[in-house]
Amino acid sequence: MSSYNFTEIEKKWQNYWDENKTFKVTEDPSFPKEKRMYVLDMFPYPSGAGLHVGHPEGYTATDMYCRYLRMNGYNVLHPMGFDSFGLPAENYAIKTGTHPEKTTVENIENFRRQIKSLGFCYDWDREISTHTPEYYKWTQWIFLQLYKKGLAYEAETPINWCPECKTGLANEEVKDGGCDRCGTPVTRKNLRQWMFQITEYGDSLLEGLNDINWTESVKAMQNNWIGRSEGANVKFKLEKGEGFIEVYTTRPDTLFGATYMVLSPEHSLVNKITTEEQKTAVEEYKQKAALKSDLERTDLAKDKTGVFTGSYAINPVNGDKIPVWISDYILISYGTGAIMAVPAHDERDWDFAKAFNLPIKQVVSEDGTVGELTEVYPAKDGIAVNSGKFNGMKTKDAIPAIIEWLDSEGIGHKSVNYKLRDWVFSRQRYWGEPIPLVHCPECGTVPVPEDQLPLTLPQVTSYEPSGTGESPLANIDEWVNCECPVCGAKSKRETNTMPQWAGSCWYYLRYIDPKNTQEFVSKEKESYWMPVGLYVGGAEHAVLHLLYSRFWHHVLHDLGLVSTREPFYRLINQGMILGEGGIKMSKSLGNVINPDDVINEYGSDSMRLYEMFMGPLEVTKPWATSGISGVSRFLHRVWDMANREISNEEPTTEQLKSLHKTIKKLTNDTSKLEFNTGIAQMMIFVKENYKDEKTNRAIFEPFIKLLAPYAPHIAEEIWEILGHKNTIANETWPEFIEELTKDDEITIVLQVNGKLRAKLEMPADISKEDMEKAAFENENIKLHTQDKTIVKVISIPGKLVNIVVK
RNA sequence: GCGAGCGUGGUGAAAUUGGUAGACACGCUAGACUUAGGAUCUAGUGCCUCGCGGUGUGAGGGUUCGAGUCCCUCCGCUCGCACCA
Repeated sequence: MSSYNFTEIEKKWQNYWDENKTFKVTEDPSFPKEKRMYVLDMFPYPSGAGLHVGHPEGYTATDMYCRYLRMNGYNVLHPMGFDSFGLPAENYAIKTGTHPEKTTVENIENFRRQIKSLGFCYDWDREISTHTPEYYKWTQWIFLQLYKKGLAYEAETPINWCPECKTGLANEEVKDGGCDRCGTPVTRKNLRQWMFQITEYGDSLLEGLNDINWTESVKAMQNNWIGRSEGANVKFKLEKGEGFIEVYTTRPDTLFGATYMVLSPEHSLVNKITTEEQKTAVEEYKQKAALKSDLERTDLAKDKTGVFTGSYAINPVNGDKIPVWISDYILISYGTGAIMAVPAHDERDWDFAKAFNLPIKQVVSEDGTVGELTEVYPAKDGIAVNSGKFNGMKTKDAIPAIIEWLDSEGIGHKSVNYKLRDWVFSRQRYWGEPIPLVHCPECGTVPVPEDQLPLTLPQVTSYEPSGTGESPLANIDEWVNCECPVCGAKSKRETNTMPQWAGSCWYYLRYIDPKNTQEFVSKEKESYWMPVGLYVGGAEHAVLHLLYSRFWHHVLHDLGLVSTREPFYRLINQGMILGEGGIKMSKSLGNVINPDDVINEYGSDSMRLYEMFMGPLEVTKPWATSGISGVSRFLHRVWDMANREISNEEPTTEQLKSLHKTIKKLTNDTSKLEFNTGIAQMMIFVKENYKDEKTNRAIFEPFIKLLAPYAPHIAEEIWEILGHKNTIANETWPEFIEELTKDDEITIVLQVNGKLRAKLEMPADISKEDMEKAAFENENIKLHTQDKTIVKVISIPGKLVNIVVK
C-alpha cells in the first residue's frame, strides 16, 4: 500500500488546477441570479513577513464554502489580489534605497506562492494589485468623480499627525491616542489637507446598516462611530456688544439650568470676548492646551481645568447673566465648539462647577419636587422644575416643546450632530496614488483630465518624507511643474498622495472586470455579480476599511455607477488566532506560526482542516500544534481506505445510514460555515467504516465528494484512484435520503421526576403507549416509583418518558 | 462610563423547537504490536464514591414534569469607543 505523500499530491493538483484553469469563472447568463454568488476575502497587504496562520483562516473558510457552492450548481466569483500600496515598503525604501515597487512585487510573489500552496480555488486571472498604474488609474478616476460631486475639499485644519510615520492620519486611524499603525502618540499639526465630506453621508451610512446582514457588533461599532445625536442649536446673546454664542445641546429641556458657558480654547470668539484683565490668563491657557496631546486632554486629565474670559452671556430663557469660560474639555470639532453648562444634570459640567465654585441649579427632578442635589442627576426621564412655563412636563415632552418655543422666538432650532468627522484623505508620503489635481494660479484647483489618467508616480532618489508636511514628490521639479489643463498657465501638481484605504475602497468592483481599459467596471458585469454575497475578514477593519468603502460605494450608487447601495450584503469576521497558550502571536514573543512550516510537516489539507476544526469561525482561539495530529490522522485513515480493495457490492443498510447521516450533516454545516462540526461528522463516518476490510465504493465515493471542499488535494487524488478522469471540483454534491438518516432503534430515556433512571433501545416508530408501558415494566423505574403516587406521565415520542411522582 | 460579545472537563470545543450535558479532537491512563518509537491499533477518561448513588454548564434566584438553552439579580473576562455636550 502506498503511503500518503501529501507533498507530492498537493503539488500535483495545484498544478492541475492552474493549468486547466479549473476555477476560471465567466459571466455566464445561463445561471439565474440566485445561482450566482460573489464570495470575497479581504485581500492582504503583502508584507515582507509573509502569511501568518491568521490569513488562511478566513481564506480557508471561503474556499470550502465556494467549492461547496460550485458543487451545488452555483456560478461563484472568488478572486484574490493585493493591497500593495503602503508604508512598510516605503520605510524599507528609506532604509535601503530599494524602490518600494521592487520590494512590493517580491512580496506579492511570495504571498501568491503561499496562498497557492493552500490550494484555494481563486480565479487567478482576476488578480489585481492596487499599486499598478492599470489599477490606480481607476482609483484616481473615482477620486475625481467624488471631487466633481463636491465631496472633496481642501482645508487647512489641525489634524492628527504621526511623528513616526511623518504623515497625517484620519480620525479612524487613531487608537487610544496613538497611531493605528505604529502606536506612536499622535500630535496636532496644522496642515493643508484634502478632505472627504463623509459626514454628508452619515445618515446614508447609518440607514444602510439596516439592509445588510452583518454581525451586531460591527454594526454597533459603525453606529457608534457615526454617532448621530439629535438636539438643538441655541443662541446666547453676549451681555456686552454685538453677537452671540451658539451652542449645541441634546438637552434643550435643561436650558433653565444653564448657569455658565464654556468655549473650546480654539473657539473663534475667545479673543473677541476676553476682557483686558483676563487676557494673560486666557492666553496662557490657550498655549498650554495647544501643546497637550489629545491623550493628555482626555484620558490623563480627568480633573477639569479652565479660565474665565471675563465676559457674560444672557440665558435666553430667563435672562440670567451667566459667565463665559474656556476649557479644553470642550472640543472645537464637535457641535459648535461651545456649550451651555448645566452642572446639575451633566457630570462634566458638575465637576467643572465644583472645581470653580460656579452655581448649580436643578431643573429636572424625579418627582417634580426640588430638593438639595448632593451629586449630579443625569435626569434622562424626569419632570421639569424651575423651568417657567415648562414646569411639570416630562423630559421626553419638554424637549420638543422647548425646541418649538426656541424656533418661534428665533433663538434656536432642532439640529443633528455626528461624532463622525470628515475624512482626512491626503498623506505626505511617496508610495501611494498621486492625487490627480493641479494647482493653477489662474484657475485654482483643476482636475487632471480623465483621458490623461493614470497620473503615475515619478522615480525619486530619496523617499524620505520632508516631515514638514510635504511628500517626497514635492522635490521632483519635473513632475511637480506642469501646465494647467484648462488655461495652460504654469502650474504645480498636488504632491499629497492617497491613504492606503483608497485602493481597498473599490477593489471588489475591479475583480468583476479587472482588464477593462474603458471603464472601472462594466455595468453589465457589475450587475451580474453585485452585491458581494459573503465577505470574510478581520474585525480590525470594522470601522476603517468597511466604513470608507461603504462611503465610496454609496457615492458611486448616487452617481449611477453601481447597481446596489450597499457593497457587502453579508459580513463575517473570522476570530483571531492566538499563539499556543492563548497569548497573542507576535514576533517579539517568538511564537508566530509560519504556514509554510505546518504545510511542510503535515500538508496543506491537514492545515486547512485544522484551521477549521479548532472551533467556530468567528471566535478567537489559540493555535495548538498538537491538535493538528488529530486531523492528520483522520486524513491518513481516509487514505488507507482508498488504498484498500474497492468493493462494488451493494452497501448494507448500516453503511448507507452512516453515509446519509454524514451527507445531511455536511450539507447543513458547510452551508452555514460550521466547518468544525462538519469535520467531526466526517471523522465519525471514517470511524464507522474504517474497520471494514474492503472499501465499499457506493458509500466511499459520495464521502470523498463531501471531503472535497475541505481537503481538496487528497480528494482529487483519491477520486483518480477510484478511476475517475475528471476533477472532483466539478462533481455534484451528494444528496441525502431523509429516510436513511434515521435510526431504526433509538434510545428512549426514562426519567422519574426529571432524573435519568434508565435508557431503553426501542424501535424509532414506537407509540406513546408502548413507550410508557415499557417504562413501567423497567426494573429501575419500578424501584423509583414504588410506594409513590404517580402524578403525571410525560412522554415525548422518540425521546423520553418522564414519570412525576409524589 | 457607553456599546457589543462571551463564561461548559486538564485543553480546543459539541449540544433542532427547553428533552440522555461533554459529540469530535488534543492530552492523560492501561494494554497490544514492535529491536525501538514522539508511529499505529484497542480500551478507558467531568468530579466525588469500592459500589448503589450523588453531583455537575461563572454565582444566586425564578418559570417548567424537565433549563447549558427562557426570565431576573450579581460576578468575571474579551473587544470597540470614550470629556461627543
